[in-house]
This record gives sequence, structure tokens and C-alpha cells, in this order.
Amino acid sequence: MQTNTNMSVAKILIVEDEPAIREMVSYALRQSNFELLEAEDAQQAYGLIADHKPDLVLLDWMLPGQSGLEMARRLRKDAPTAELPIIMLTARGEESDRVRGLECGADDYVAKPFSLRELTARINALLRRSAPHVTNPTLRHGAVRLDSVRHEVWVGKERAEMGPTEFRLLRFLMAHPNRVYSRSQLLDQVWGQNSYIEERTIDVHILRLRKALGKKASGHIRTIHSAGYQFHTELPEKKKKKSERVKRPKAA
Amino acid sequence: MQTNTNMSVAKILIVEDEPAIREMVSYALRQSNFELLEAEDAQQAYGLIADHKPDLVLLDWMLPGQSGLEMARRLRKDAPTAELPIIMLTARGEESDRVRGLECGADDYVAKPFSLRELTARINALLRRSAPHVTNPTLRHGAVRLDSVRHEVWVGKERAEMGPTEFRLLRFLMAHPNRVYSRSQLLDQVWGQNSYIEERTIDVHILRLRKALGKKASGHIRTIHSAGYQFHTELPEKKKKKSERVKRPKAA
DNA sequence: CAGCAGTGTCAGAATAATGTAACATTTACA
DNA sequence: TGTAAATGTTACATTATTCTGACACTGCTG
Repeated sequence: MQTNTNMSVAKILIVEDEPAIREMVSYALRQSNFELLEAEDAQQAYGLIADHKPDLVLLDWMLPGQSGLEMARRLRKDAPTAELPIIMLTARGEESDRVRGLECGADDYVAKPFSLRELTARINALLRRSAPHVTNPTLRHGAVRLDSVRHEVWVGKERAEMGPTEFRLLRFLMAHPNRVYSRSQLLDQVWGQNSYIEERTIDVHILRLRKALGKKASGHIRTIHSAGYQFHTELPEKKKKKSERVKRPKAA
Repeated sequence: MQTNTNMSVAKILIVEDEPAIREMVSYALRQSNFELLEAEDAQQAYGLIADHKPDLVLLDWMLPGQSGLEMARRLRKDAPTAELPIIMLTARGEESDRVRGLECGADDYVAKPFSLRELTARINALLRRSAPHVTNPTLRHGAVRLDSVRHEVWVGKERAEMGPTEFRLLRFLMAHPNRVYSRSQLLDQVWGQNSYIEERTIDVHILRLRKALGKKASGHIRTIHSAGYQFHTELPEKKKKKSERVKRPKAA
């Protein structure tokens, strides 16, 4: 399925009703090694987002049906896409428009006609922030190093072997360290929005991931009871000896 | 959604040699609740960054001595500041400049003359991405900080560990500080409307919550006799009871 | 086609969290 | 100050949640 991850830099969805512009941008960005998805209206876009989990969305301001502005607002509101980076494309260059776009949740704003070089620069700047694993081929925290290009994980000098699902799970968690994700969020982000997977299954993959990371590093993967899981940058404190158990003294 | 708090939203450093612009921006951003640091050249800026760790830097393109461009490059290169969000300010609006700025590691680019509203919008958009802890739904009052995204509660520098129910209870109370909630209101809000729970059970969770907050902060959780509980933003005064009963701190 | 790695599910086992009763202490107020 | 009501505290049984090994199914590869 994604044997070519190392080829494409990132997956980008362009939502634009005018075929000429859409195709021009698509072509140019493919040249820059991006993987492109195209939609001509909001409806199509939602479907593609759910199925393909793009890393970034280019959103035309004026769309037939639901406008780009509304779409941005909705994407921000829905948990699975709340973090999805958005760049608005628009013919209008008014300052008030730019502000409106940004306030609706867009991360950046490019006025048409735009140069492809600038668009690319802005895409890269945004991806550096929001999808570290895309521009930052290796994520590291503590002794754990994840190399997206080679699909390898190292704990110190030891290679940690794991299946593809565990790899994606770890990559997602490491890209957003310390943040707690519920099982349903993980399903959305790691499996895709329309997979009919039991939430319990995640537990099993977490287990496998911990095993793969080994004793030294598995402490980074933490369970937050009745909330979900997280990759914590700090290793948990060592457990006290059993003799350390203290009967709670009376509080003042 | 949730009332954010009284504290400053984020710490911003502006590096700009022209006093008029610097002061104007500073003033405006302070109005928007940011905390401002000012530097008039790169040298000063490095010092302020090291000492005050700002959350974001506004960087003028043209600076006496080291240019803003060079400064951006250097900030990106040095590990401690590699992630520091940078917005370039410049009089030049050329596309090639914009691209150069972005390629040097700036995250965004605003051409002078810019509107303060747009600047603010861009600052917020960037902070949302790069300093989630700043815009996170984080509730603070006094020394108590509750981070919903990380599911962590801190009292000063100490982590306060608590169970899920205590966490939800605290989150609710902190979101509506100083307001008193009856037990039945708390049941509805924290447990959900269809729970068949004894009201007295809340007392126990309040107890657990106070224990978790520790001596320093448990005073925020106040009992209002025959009314309910509240999170009060002020810590209570030391008790000066008429009866000078001495509580014997129990030792093992 | 057999063998294998990767996945998803399930069913206890192991933990963590929760709710309640019982008793202790404090508060409000006559 | 005395008393009843309200609240604090403890201990423990129960419930909810998570962990983990086993197993079946898939698609691929030699």
C-alpha cells in the first residue's frame, strides 16, 4: 500500500473547482515530489480526507456549494481533522479576507495569482510545523529514533523490529509527543476514518509496540486510564521498593 | 468553549530597529494580551531569547549588524531555538523575498505596512501549530495548571496525579471558578445525566481531589456548607481560630 | 501449496478506579 | 454550649478498564 512513502514527500489534497488551476497546481506539486489528491468541491473533499488522510489541504475560497471558508471551519471543528493543516487559496487579496481566512482556522493564505515557488515554500514551512514526520525524516525522543525513510526504529544502538501498523502508530504518537489520544482518535489517524476495527484492537497493537520497544523504551508509551494513550517524552520514574509503601499520614 | 484565563497568552519577542514600529506593535500586542519583549538588533535579541525563552519571534528583515535573514538561519540551526516560531516583518513585498524568508526557516512572512489585525491573526495561527501548550485548552489559576490535551495537572512544578473522575471534576470546577455547584449539579456535569450515584460519593472524590492537589493547592477546593463545592481562585487565609486546638500531626 | 509475517478478535487475568457504608469530625444555630 | 445536620475520612467490595496470550484469517512468497 504505501511502499512508496519514501518517494513522496507528503500527501496534499487540493480542493478547487476550476480545472485549469487545479491541474496546474497538481502538476507542479507532483514535480516537487508531493503526492496529490484532487477534489472539485467540499463533498468530494470530505470523502478523500476520510479515505486518504492527506497531510495538508489547499482550499479554494470560492467553491460551488459549501464555501472554502465553511469547510475550513468544519474541518477545525471535527476532531479527526482538527489538526489538519490548511492553506487557503483565493483570488481576493483584501486584508480583511486574509484575516477572515486565518480566523476560520486556516494556517496560511495565498492570494491568486500565486507563484508556485511561493506556494511550495509555504507548504514546506507549514509541514515543518504540523507534520514533523514528513519533513523531518527522523523523529527522536530520548533514546528512541524513528526513521521514516528507512522504516526503521532504533532504541539506542538496538534495532527495534515491529510490524507496519506498530510503526505507523509509533510515528503518529512520536510526531505529537505528550499528547493523549483516545482510541477513536488513533483509529482515525492511524487506521483511517472508515475502518471497522474494534477499539480493543488498539490495545493489542500498543502491546506489540511496547514489546518491540523493549524494556528500556516501552515506558514512553503510556496508558492514560479511560482517556487513551500517549508517547511521553520522559520515562516514568522508577518504582519505589515495596518497603517504601507508606501508610497515608493524617493530613494537616 | 472554555473561558481561558487571566494570564498572558504568550511571550513574544519583537526584533526591530525602528522604535516607532517596534513600540506600535508592542503596544498593540499587549492589548491583545501578549507579553512583549523588545530588541533593536540581533545581539540584544539573542540575549533576550536565552534569558526569557519567548514563544514566538517577530523578526525585521533589515536590521543593523546581522540581518534578520541571517538571524533566522542561525536560530534554526541552534538546537535550543530550532523550533522557535518565526514571523518575518519586511518592507519588501517581492515574491522572491518572501520565498527567501520562508526558505531560511521563517514560518510566515508579513509585509509592511501590515495591519495589526492581520499580524495578530497570523501570530495566533502559528502559535496554534507550534506552541500548542500556549493555545491548548489549559486552565490555570494560581499555581494550579490543568492541561486537557496532556491530561496532566501541575501544582507549581509538581505533578499532581489523580484518577479520571477527579480529573474531570477538577476540570469542570476550574472552568467555572468561584462558582458554587451543588452535588446534584456536579453529578449532572461530571458524571453525566443518567448516573445512579449517591450524592455523598462526591464527597469522597472531592477528598481524593484535595489529596491529589496537595497541601499547597487543596485550599482552592472549598466546601460551601449546605450548598456544595467550588474552585476558588484565591487560597483561603490561614486559619486563626479562636480555639487554639492543636492538631497532632500523626507520626508512625 | 505450504509457510510465514501481519492483523484483528476474543476471553480470561491483572489492575486501576469507583461507589458505598460506617464512623469521625466540623459546622450552624438555637 | 449542646445538638442535629453536614461534611471529612477510612476501608473495602464491586465495577470498569486495560493487559496479554492464543487463535484464526489474510495475503504474500518461495
